[in-house]
Amino acid sequence: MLDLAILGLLEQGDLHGYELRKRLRQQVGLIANVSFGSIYPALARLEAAGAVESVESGQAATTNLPPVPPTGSLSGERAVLRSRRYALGSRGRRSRKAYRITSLGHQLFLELLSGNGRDDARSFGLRWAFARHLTPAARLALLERRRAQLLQRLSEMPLPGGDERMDGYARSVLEHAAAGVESDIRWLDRLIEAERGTHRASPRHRVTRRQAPSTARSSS
Amino acid sequence: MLDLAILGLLEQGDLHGYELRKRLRQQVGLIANVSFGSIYPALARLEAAGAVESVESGQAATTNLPPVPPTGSLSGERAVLRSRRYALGSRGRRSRKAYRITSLGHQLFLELLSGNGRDDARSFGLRWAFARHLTPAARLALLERRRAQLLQRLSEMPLPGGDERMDGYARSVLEHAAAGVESDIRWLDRLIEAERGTHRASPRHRVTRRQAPSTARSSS
DNA sequence: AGAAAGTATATCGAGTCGATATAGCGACGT
DNA sequence: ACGTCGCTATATCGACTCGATATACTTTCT
Repeated sequence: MLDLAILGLLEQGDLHGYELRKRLRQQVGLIANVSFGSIYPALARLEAAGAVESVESGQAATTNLPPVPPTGSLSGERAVLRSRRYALGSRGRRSRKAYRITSLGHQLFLELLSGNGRDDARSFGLRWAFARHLTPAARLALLERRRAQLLQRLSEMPLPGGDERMDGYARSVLEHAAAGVESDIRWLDRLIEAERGTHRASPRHRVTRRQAPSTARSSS
Repeated sequence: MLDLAILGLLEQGDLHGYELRKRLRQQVGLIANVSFGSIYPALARLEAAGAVESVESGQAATTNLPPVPPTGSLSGERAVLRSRRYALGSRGRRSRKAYRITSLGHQLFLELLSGNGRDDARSFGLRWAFARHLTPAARLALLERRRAQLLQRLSEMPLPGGDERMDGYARSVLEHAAAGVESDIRWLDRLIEAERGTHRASPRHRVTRRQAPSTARSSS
């Protein structure tokens, strides 16, 4: 499940483990708290499978380090030292192994994305976050499969008044959980409707690299 | 985390592994999909720690098997055989090892319940489901600790417009996740208010074994 | 100069999941 | 009378994830 997330992030540029973790935390809110104990084994696994290759990058694809930090006090000599270090081809930088996705990895990514592996909340959210890589038909299928699963789960949930062994506390947990599932289903219904709209608007089979349906947000 | 759930269920009667799993699925909706690969190691762990002991129970504490199944067709001879089998002290029943909680286990249960182990959504839901075993003060502390954590998490969440690399699909996942956290916080606020109500109503320190605050439900 | 904080890679044990193997047993059809 | 289907019940396996921890280099603060 982590493989899909890693491959999806590597689709948009080479990354090393540490940066990968940061992006996972901030771009994919569902997968917060991924630890290095998951990331590095996953990278090694993917590399062994030939899905990614390690590139010995001095600087990664995204260098967001400003050359002059805003300290502004007696930075004369320091700046000299620093610029000298930078000029040496970014030596002194710790050895950072960046990973690049291969064509086989891209293939695996699409497989994981549309394959019918078990999907819980996290797995579905992950897939949907990368839904732009799917065809409109596959997107609709994904949404409706998830909806059916949630409906199934809701029907299997015990109604809170059913069991006499439960007190109010246990009941409130159950009620809240059921409300969460219902909320998820309503969310999916909105997504399905929006998706149907774009689908009807462009009935071609080809995926015409367009931006996503934007779900009617008002705030900036 | 599963230990707490198991001990909590054993508090209200001896159970064997299979029944334990059924109860976990239906009484604690959050811990759905616990597999035997988790339950049996957990039971062995708890038994090794002296928190539970295995009792060789012919029939468990809850025998919900009706002596006459509603078949109603030529059950004459079969009923004889069946009643004879039952009369033999429920032999023929497969060897079912039931587990009973010990006093040390009860102590461990209270420790896990009020201890400050990391709590995600599942862990908190589990604790709250067993909140009747806590003092009113401990209940309030649990709720407010969880509320603070959710608020923290909400503040750390990336606002969906912040990152240019995200398309509408990734954004919609983030928005829904944030909405879920907000919904959880509102739920906690309702629980806190209800809890404060009962707390003020009985300002004693003693826990007076009363039913829970029932959260204003209208349906049966 | 030295402490503190941030960047980066790696490993370990414990816990969990999903699949699978195994058996006893009741119900059901033919 | 028989097989077999499905439910009850216990158990184990490999793969995966988490949280903690170790290490080490760089930058920034004091």
